[in-house]
Amino acid sequence: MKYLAENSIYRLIIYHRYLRSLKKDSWIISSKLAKVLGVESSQIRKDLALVRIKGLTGKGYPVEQSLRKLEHYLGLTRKWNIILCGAGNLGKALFHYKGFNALGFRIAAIIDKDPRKIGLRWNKISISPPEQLEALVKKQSIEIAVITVPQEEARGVKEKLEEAGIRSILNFAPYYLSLKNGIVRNVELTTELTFLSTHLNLHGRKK
Amino acid sequence: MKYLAENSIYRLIIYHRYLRSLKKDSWIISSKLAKVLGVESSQIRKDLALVRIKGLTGKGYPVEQSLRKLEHYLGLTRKWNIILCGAGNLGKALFHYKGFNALGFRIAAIIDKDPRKIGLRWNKISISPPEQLEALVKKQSIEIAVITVPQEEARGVKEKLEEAGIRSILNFAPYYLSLKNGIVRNVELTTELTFLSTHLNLHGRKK
DNA sequence: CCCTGTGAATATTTTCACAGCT
DNA sequence: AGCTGTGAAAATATTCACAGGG
Repeated sequence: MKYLAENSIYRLIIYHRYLRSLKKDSWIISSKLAKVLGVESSQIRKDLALVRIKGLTGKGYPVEQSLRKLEHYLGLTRKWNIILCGAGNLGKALFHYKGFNALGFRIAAIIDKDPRKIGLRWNKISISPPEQLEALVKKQSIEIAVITVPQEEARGVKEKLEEAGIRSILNFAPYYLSLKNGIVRNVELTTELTFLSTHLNLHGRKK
Repeated sequence: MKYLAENSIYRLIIYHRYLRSLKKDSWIISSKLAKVLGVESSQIRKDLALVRIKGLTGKGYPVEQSLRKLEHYLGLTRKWNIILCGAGNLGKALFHYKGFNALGFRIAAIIDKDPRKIGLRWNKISISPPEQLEALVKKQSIEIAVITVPQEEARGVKEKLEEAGIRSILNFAPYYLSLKNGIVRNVELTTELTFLSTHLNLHGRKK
C-alpha cells in the first residue's frame, strides 16, 4: 500500500469528517474542501488521488463513495480496542467523550496505579493495576494506548506498553514520547497554549 | 521580528520543555536535543540560531541563557489570561490541569450556556453565561480562548470570540475552525486516534 | 463551461558536509 | 577533539497552469 505523508493523512481525516456532514447522495467539489482547510484545490485533488478516490469532471466527487474509500484507507472499517492509562480527570473526560465510538474506537481497558481507584468501574470497564497491562492488552486485542498519567509516570508507562507490543500511542502527558517501532502522537495542552502565546507575541499587535 | 515557521516553533517549545528539566548551569549539545525529536543536529542548531541562541564551539549551548531566550521568543515572560468556553468534563479536566500555571497561563473566566452550571465556582472562578463573554474578555484582558463545547456549538462560540477580539483559539471541539485574523489550534481526539488507526492500517502488520 | 487529473514549477523543510573556533 | 554555524544539496510539500472529459 502506498505511503501517505503525514500532512496528507491529516487532511484526509478532515475531509472524512467534513464529508460525514454532507448528504450521502450529493457531490462535493475540490475547491469547496480547499476552502475549509485553506489550501489550493489541486492539493485536495492530489490527496484524494492518493487514496484512489476518483471524481467526475465537471461534477466533483461523489460523497458516499468517497467516504467509503476514506474509511478504508483511514482504518475506520473495523473496531479498534484502546487501553486508557491514567484514570484522572483527563482520562475520565476522554473516556466519557462520545464522538469516537461512532468511528470504531472503544476503550476496552483502564489502568491506574492509585489503589483507591483500582476496582472501580466506569461503564462496566473496571480499573486495573499496571501489573495487568500486558495481560489486558493480549486478552482484549488492544492495539492503541492513550496515556493520561502525570509527567513523571509517562515514560514508565510507555515502556510497559512497548513491552506489551503496543505500536500506537496517543500521549497527553507533558513528556515527549517516541517509539522505535511505532507511532506516538504527542498532544499537550501547554505546547498548544505556547503556540498561541508565541503567535500573539510575534504577530499579535499588528492590525 | 523574524518569521518563525510552525515546525520550528513546535521544536523550540519542545527544547524549552526539555531544557527546563536540566540543571541551569549546565550545557546541552545539539545532538542530544536532536535525539529527543528524531531530527538531525543541524536542524536544532538552525532552530536555535533563529531565536539568536548562540552556542560555544566545542561546548554546546548554555542551558540557563538559552531558556531565557526561548521564553522571550515563545511569549512566556508574561501572564496570559484565558477564557474557557464549555464547562463540561473536558473543560473541567483542563481547568484542573496544573502544568500551565508555571508557564504564565491562567484561566480567568469560564462560560457555559447550561443554566444549571452558571453561577457555580471552580476555584473562585465563577461560570458565566455566554452573553457575558465579550465583557469578560475586555475586563480581564483575555487574549486566548479554549473551546471545549460540543461540536454543534463550536462555530457559534468562535464567532462570539471573534467579535470580542480574540485572535488565538485552542479548539477541542470536533469541528475544524479557522480565524481570518488569528490562529486556531485544532486538537481533536478522534483525529489523533484516526492517525493511529491509519498507521496501523497501512504499516501495522510488518515486523 | 465547469471541474478533474496531473506534469512542471515553486517554495519550504531537512539533511549533508565541512570550515572554523576553543 | 568536539561541537557550532552555515552554505549547498536533497528531499518534501504546495501551487500553478492547462489539457481533456462530460
